[in-house]
Amino acid sequence: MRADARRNIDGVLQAAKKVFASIGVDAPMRAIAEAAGVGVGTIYRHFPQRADLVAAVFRQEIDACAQAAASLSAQHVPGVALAKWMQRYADFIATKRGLATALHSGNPAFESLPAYFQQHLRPALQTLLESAASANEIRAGVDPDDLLHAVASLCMPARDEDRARRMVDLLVDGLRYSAR
Amino acid sequence: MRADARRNIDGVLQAAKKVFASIGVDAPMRAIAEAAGVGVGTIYRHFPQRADLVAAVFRQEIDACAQAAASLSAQHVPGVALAKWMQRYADFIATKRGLATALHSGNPAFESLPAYFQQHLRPALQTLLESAASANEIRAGVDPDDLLHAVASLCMPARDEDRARRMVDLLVDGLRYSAR
DNA sequence: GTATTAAACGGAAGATCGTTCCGTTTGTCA
DNA sequence: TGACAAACGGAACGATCTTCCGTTTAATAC
Repeated sequence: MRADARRNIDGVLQAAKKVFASIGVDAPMRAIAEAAGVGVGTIYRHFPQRADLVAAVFRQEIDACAQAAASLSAQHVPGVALAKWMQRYADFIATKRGLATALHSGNPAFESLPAYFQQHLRPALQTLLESAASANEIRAGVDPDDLLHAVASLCMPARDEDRARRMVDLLVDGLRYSAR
Repeated sequence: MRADARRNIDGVLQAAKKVFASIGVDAPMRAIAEAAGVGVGTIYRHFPQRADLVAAVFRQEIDACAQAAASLSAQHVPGVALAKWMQRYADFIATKRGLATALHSGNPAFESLPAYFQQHLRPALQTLLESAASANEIRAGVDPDDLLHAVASLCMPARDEDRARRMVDLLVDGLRYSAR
């Protein structure tokens, strides 16, 4: 790969991250191109569709979030590292207005994101949980996916109609259970 | 109001509901106009902005959901009516992909929707809850808003960063609490 | 250092969508 | 039945995403 191409890809990703954060993921391509100091054609050369750029930025931020786990572990007691990372993760999810909509848009560019999400964040959280459990700072046996989903559900629409149905049934059963 | 205007408003709302359900709320105006058998100008006469049409369709569906409570109450034992209505409500929320995004878009056309939502659905659910509680089919003292929010949270992004933060802290405290 | 070439670049042009505008049609009422 | 205000339809406008292609440039061989 040519050096200028590599430079431009990095510049576009960096610019897109900033523009998405300030204007939103619907920001015009021209705005991103201008912020990156390139033409729109250059962006489309590397990211054939707008969605590909959005997905790439997401992936980059997922990576950053996963990597934060290691540095937090190095700087804090396990329980504190876990708590701080959970907030870091919550912040990441909270700023991703439009992520949920994107995931449900049916656009193939986003299909691989959920898997990427789990493959990178699950191990990070699992390590944090195990460290904290070993130090007796939290209970053992907590499923990292449960936590990821619990926090994400604060920000993301249900992606599974059956699961939504089951949870509603559960709520109603819960109401029934305590009837005097 | 002229008869043709009334007819066209109804036709547009009905057509928009169908088109939104199949294509999504981002469906082109032209598609809605064609489905309703009118020109785009006619739609814009009654709904100055695209968002106004979307909001009107939402309101119509909220009305339908609220009215379903009465007919379910008439046909079933209170506990069953409550369960069925909760599923009806969950279905309504689940099909509203894009509602959450719209509510957070800052568009003034959507500002009154949350209030409309509560004013119509809260009384409906409250009646169902009270009937079921009177029949000893569920516990008493359940807040209808809690239930509406609990179910809606399965499908809607967090609208309050502080609340999200508090809930994450709660989760982490919960983990700490049972440490042996 | 220079010539060659394949890759990358930029931005104009094409396609699509929300919205506006205005000439035409139609319902209503005196 | 005539007049007119209201409503209608769809072409036109502006903005946006995406494509296309002539131009530029980095990498390589000599």
